[in-house]
Amino acid sequence: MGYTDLKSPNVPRDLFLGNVLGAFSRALCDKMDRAVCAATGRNTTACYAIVQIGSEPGSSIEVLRRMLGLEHSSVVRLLDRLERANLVNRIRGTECDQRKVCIFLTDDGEREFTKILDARREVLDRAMARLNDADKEFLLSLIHKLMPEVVDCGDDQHIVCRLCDLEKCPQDRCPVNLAYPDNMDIVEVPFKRRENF
Amino acid sequence: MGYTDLKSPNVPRDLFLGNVLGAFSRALCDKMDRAVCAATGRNTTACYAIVQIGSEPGSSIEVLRRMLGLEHSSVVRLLDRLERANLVNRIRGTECDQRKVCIFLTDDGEREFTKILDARREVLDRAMARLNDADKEFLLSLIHKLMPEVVDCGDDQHIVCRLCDLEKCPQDRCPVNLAYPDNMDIVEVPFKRRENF
DNA sequence: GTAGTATATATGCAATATTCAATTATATAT
DNA sequence: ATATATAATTGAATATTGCATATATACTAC
Repeated sequence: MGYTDLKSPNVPRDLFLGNVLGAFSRALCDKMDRAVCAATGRNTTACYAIVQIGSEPGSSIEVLRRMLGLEHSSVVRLLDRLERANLVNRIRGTECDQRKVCIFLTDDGEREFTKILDARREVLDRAMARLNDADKEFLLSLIHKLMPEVVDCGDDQHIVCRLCDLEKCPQDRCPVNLAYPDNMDIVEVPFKRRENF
Repeated sequence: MGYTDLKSPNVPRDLFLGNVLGAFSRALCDKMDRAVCAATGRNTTACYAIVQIGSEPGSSIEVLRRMLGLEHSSVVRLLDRLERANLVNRIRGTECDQRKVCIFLTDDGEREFTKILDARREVLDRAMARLNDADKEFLLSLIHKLMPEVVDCGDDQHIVCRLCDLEKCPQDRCPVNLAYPDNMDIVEVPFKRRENF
């Protein structure tokens, strides 16, 4: 059944494809979230934070805020919890700025970090299991076309990578970066988790 | 830059593609979520509920629970809030089961429903704007290969469609359904939103 | 070098969403 | 007729989050 077969007037082609693409993305995100939560027994916010801290040890709270899409104070509270669970360490002050806090994973935290990335990779590997090499090549080229319209310049650039295995992500080929190759200034895009009802 | 060019040992091809696919899905979901929240001033849970009730008027709380991945009692509270906001009506009892509650959108609710689907469609249309017909056809075939490994049998089948414009989704062509064509019995798959820390 | 402003972090407080356990009413099966 | 299962609800407890505010440090202008 080809895409162009869908010509019925009550089922506009693009709307159908949009539904499918939206549902697939949703399914994949759900599955990754569930996998990492199950692997660690923690919630998604904690998992995202552990990944970010593990990927960029010494991150400040401000950097984390951007990655997680939370208020600054919420990140402070999140770190309180992670510290209490013995997963992260705060170290006050850098050589150039005494206000900043550098955040690192403890050994326990490193173990969680590995568990999270493994769980995520397993989901992605399984998802792509039926693709052959040609499929994979085409998928990558499709994402290169899709990504620029989906990632806004600003905090978005960081947030979307919040579960990425950054060590394995060559920055110069990452579609997120390629969408904004000239490293333009970061525009703040607030991302609210909670809205008043 | 083709997919098969990525042969460097420290950047395994599939891991990179997995990162990219994961980040893209994340970006798209974030963008849809943000769009529908901005369009309504409500949170994601409320938006998902409005879509489901609008798509299947008369749904019971149990059906909603499955679609939203919440506890039954959480859905009750959610409906309390939506009812207070004058978006839904509860009608007690069906002809065959007096225990059930049928949930409908009010006129205000219908307006929100439309706003949500419009906002979502705009995001998806924009995302696909750079694709030509051949791209679209290939994308659909790719998703057909990807979906079965991503959607588990059970509640998942319902949850992933939680923002779909179901009226525009021909059930017999939906990749989610095609992954489970024989309509097997639904297996309960609990989906925890909150985990203890 | 001092004053004023901006930035980074932290804390008090309140609101919200969510779960768990228990309750009530109806339906189904033995 | 009784026991069991299902559907919805309610009360109590908790976690997460945001807003407003406070404090310490850095930067800038004069």
